[in-house]
This record gives sequence, structure tokens and C-alpha cells, in this order.
Amino acid sequence: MNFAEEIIEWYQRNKRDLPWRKTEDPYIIWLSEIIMQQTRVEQGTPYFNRFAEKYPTVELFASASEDEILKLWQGLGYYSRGRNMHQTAQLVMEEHAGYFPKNYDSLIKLKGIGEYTAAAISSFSSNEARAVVDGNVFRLLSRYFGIDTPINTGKGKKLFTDLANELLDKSQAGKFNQAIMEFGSLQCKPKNPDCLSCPLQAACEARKTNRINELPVKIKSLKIRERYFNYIIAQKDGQILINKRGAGDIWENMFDLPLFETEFPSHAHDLIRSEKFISCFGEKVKIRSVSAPVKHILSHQKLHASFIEIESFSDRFLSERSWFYVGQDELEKLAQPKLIFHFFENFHKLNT
DNA sequence: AAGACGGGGGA
DNA sequence: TCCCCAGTCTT
Repeated sequence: MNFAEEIIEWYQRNKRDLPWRKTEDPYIIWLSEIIMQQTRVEQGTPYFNRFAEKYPTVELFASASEDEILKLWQGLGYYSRGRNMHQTAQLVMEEHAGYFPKNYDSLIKLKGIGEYTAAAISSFSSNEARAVVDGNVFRLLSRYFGIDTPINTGKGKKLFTDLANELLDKSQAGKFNQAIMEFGSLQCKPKNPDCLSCPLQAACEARKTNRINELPVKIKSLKIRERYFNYIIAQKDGQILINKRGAGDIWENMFDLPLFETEFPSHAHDLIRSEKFISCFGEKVKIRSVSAPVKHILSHQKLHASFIEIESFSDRFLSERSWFYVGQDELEKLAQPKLIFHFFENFHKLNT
């Protein structure tokens, strides 16, 4: 059996009994598809049932107000879906005479319907030969063929869409699409898939090369976090106070300086009056110098560091901390982040 | 190409 | 916690 035959065979034996699979009405299928976007079946099913019950036709849906739609949508999340549906229902009434479109090219033009949903509705309602590519399909294909192209890039989307369309059984596109998604969802699960019971295991590239947990590859959307580091320069007898960093943050087990992180930029004069600072260095601290803020970019953080040189501090409070004094020769042996290493280069230059 | 958009369940 | 879920729209 080829790929399509295998998954359709599997689908006949293992498919769930989902309410929206009993119809070919594009309106009802649309309802189910929008509700199920980025939503688990168990979470979305009650909503589908309520919507299908209250608005059995697109005409009834279109006659509802946006407030009513959103009220019924309440708790499901991604509320733009509800707003787009309202708009689309009205447009279907006005420009499609109340007949919900069945073909891909018409569907793709509607608000809230992207490539996945247009392929789903067109294939389920009229067997148009368009392969669906959702999260399940990405995962199944990336594993089966051992493809490590990231799925959330333009290149990846095209690659997997082309592949799915090659595999598509055009004589029964709707059933194939249902089957490939159901297979991905139940058999080729994200975590701990049961490969031993999988009918595709013999040919599965990820299985053969032991990469089930590495695929699919997804580029992590890294949001840059802004952090404000206030470093303290405290010297005694020609030595400088150093901090060994702990776990759970950047630069684990490397060495920097005593650090007071603040949520926002802060002035040195305010900082040395803070309770936390006083508990470390006492109340009689004077500021000798404050550096200009130094920006330091990490992969997912933007650090704003300032270096505050202090004098007249007490160090009898320091014993509980991971701080210690070192001379310059010892300092040079410690693993320092680039930011710190850079700072010391300039600092030593100034002090010689 | 990257970010925003929700809420819930599983590991 | 992080990841993922029958994705799409905006910038």
C-alpha cells in the first residue's frame, strides 16, 4: 500500500465520530473549521454544537449581531475569528446570494479563511483536490520523510504544501484530508507517539533515524526581553568584588559583578538607598563614578547595563552571598561574559 | 518575516 | 514551565 492508501485504511478503522463529519454543507463545515483553528477538538466541540444549533444556516448567522456572535464565542479565545465570521456571513448573503462558496478560489477571499481552511472546506464539501496542511500534517510529513526544514517559514510551508498535494488522493480528496489530519492527531502525536502500533513505522524516516523527538523543526519566535542590570564596582585592597552566577538565568556559572537588576532604568543614587542594596553594603556608601549605560544584545534579551563604582561601603554583610574578592591576576582566569570582559578592558585601561 | 491574538490541557 | 492545538491577519 502507498502512503494515501495506508492512512485512509487506518482512518476507516480509527476515526473519531465528530459531528461536523456528517455533513457536506459548506456553511456547517466552515463553522467547524473556524472554531477548530488552534483549538483542541474537546474544547471546540461544545461551541460548534451551540453555534450549529442556534444558527443552522448562514442566513440566520448573518442576521445575528456581532455582539450575539461574540457572546456565544465567549471563552473560546481568538475573538477575531468570531468577528470575521460575522463579516463573512454577511458578505455571503450579499454577494453569493446566501450560498456558501464551495470552491477554493472563492473561499480564500473571505475574511478569516486562509489556505488551510479554504482547502478543508473545498475538499470536504466538494472533493476539490486541495491538500490541507495544518499542524498535524506538518508533523506527520516532517517525521515520515525526515524533513528538518522549519515548518513556520515561507520555504517550509511551500515545501510541505507541495508534498501534501503530491501525496493527495485526488479521487477522494476530502477523505484523504480527513485521514491525514486524524492520523497526525491520534497516531503521530506531538509527544510520545506510539510508533510500535503505527502502520507507517517501517518507512518512517524519523523512526529509522531516531529523530521522532527532533521533528518537526519550528523556529522559536523569540520576543526580546528588556532587562536593566546595575553592576557594582566595589574594590578593597586592590581587589575587586566578583559574583558567581547561579542557575536559572543567563551566563550560568560564569562570573560577573554584584548585580542589582531593576525592572526599569534606575539612577545610582536611588539604587544605593534601596533596602536590598543597603542590606548588602550598608548605608554610608558613596558613589565614585557611574558609567554610561551599555547595551548588550543576547539572542532573546536586550540588556542595559550600568556600572556603578562605590566607596565607603561595608562588606560585613556579604558573607551569605556568592560574592568574593579577587585580584587582577585571578580575575583574568575567571570565565566572564563578553559584557563584563569588555567592561574590565576599559576599566583597567583607565586605572593604569 | 515577525508579532499578535486566548484559553486550556498534557508532559 | 513550555509546547501544542483542524491558523489568520497585520505590520
